[in-house]
Amino acid sequence: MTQHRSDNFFSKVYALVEQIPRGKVATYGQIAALISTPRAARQVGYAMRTYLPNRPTTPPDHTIPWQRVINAKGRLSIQNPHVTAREQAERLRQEGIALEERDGSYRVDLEKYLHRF
DNA sequence: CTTATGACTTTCA
DNA sequence: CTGAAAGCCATAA
Repeated sequence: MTQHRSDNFFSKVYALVEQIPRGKVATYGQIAALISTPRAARQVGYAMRTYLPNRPTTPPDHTIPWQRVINAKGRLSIQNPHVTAREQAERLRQEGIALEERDGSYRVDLEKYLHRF
């Protein structure tokens, strides 16, 4: 059974994102590494983008805590016309995560909030 | 089949 | 600390 390593890539991403507990975050690179493709951090971002609103086809829509996935610098990388970084920040705050705001961008203290799988 | 496109990361200045 | 540049690689077209 030839399983190319990219088979189910998005599914694997979603499966891991679902595991991030409330009040914690994970990075794109961290997720990528966990599915044996440590250089595919960007593709993890693709998976998050694909699932968002206007994409009824993709899996468990509202069940996926996409807001908990951020970049390696602890910043929010979201770029979606329908969902802004501010909205993501708000969602995270509601989960008890403190965000430091600087010039319209937000930063999370990974030392505190990074989830260890 | 080939190209283009980036919710990224790391390195270096 | 910031930012540019290069590398990465699953999808979309």
